[in-house]
Amino acid sequence: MEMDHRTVSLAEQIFDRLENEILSGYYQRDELLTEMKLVTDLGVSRTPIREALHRLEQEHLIDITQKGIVVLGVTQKDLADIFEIRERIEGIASRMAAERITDEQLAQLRETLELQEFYVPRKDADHIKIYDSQFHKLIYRFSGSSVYYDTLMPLHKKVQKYRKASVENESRAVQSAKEHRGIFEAIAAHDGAKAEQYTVAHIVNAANHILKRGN
Amino acid sequence: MEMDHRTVSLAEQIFDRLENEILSGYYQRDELLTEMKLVTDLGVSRTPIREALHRLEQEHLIDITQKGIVVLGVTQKDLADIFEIRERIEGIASRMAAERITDEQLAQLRETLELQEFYVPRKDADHIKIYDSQFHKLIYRFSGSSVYYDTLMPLHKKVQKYRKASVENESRAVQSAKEHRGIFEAIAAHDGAKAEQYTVAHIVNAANHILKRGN
DNA sequence: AAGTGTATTTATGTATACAATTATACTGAT
DNA sequence: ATCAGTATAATTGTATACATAAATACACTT
Repeated sequence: MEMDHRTVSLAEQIFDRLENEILSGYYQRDELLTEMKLVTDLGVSRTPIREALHRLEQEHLIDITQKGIVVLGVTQKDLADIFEIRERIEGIASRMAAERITDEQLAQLRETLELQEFYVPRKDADHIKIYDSQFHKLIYRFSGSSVYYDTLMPLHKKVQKYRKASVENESRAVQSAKEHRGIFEAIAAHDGAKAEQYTVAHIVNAANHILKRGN
Repeated sequence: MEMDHRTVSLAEQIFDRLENEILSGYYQRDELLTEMKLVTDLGVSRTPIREALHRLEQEHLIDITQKGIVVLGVTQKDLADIFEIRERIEGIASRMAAERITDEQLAQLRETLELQEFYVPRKDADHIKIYDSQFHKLIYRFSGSSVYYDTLMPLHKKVQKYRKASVENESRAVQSAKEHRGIFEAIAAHDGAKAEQYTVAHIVNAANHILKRGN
């Protein structure tokens, strides 16, 4: 499912790339870009770049002004708000997923979890982050609700920059994988209440770990 | 604040117009559009139209395919999910607003409420809807959190099509204005707990009224 | 030296021409 | 009649030229 063999448009590639560069902190807050700078850097015309920029603007990751493109990114305060919201609704998405997930989707979720568990003892932070992130994304999708997906995905993505320290902390990485395992088993057993409960606890733990650090 | 004397770009005007036409139900679900049809209908070039369409696609209101542009809109199931989420987080936004709102912002909120109260006995559904909607939007903004604003605004906007019947029902319109008044007084008194409580109750009532109708 | 008005530069906004992909219609064979 | 293959048409994707508006630099006045 969603194998995406189709060719992805330049605009989408650029959007993904710029979004990642902003969320990862490569572009600093208040940094000023211009379309022409991106044209020369990326080697494509303004059209797909503009499309990507407008999508980023809609996510409030940049602000397009007459002076140029101002990088906004995600602040520490944003982060607190994000976790407050996720604590309240991400559990519901897990419950919905537990109640309606198919065997095929379950297999996909299991594989993602096992990949995360594979990389944790190997301390491969990059891969851990990828599969940790994908685990949440799959649950959003398997909730079957595009409203929940559209609401949670942007919130989840925006934590990215701050998740780095989290996955590089070994004890937290181990604990996080265990929590994912618990959520997965609850979903696999189609136990909605338990899936919800474990998910909320997981978000609370992640929030405690990430927010504690200050900035 | 946000008087917007500046000229608005064509792309933004078209986005607002198309978004409204989809959310109001003017364009039916599964209806097929093309860029060229919009070019001839709206009398502008493809560029601003494409920008608007890409923003609509990001909000999942349309799907852009090779066959053309498929209108998605908002389903009854979406609506149930939307109210479930709003019940859980919109109260927090009200509490935040109560705790930090300025006198100037308060005056703005009061004026919006009084306009709603002005039009309710006159049974002017269009105006009631505008100020009802603006009341919620202002609270999102005055929460001071762009995360809450960005999360709640799209959810709120998507109820639009279904709110029509609501504001045209006189008893519900009267009741809704009363509930807004209660929320406003709590915010004006900087009573966060009460603002949160009243807001949650208001969302629950709105959900009961709108979801009850089926579709 | 400070401020104002103006010219210039630089940025995004828009229109249009061209490319590439995909859906569709049509023709022919079985 | 049905299906496969192919040609055609219609669609979105991309590049570029032009328009417009704002920020900046600079000269001039006081």
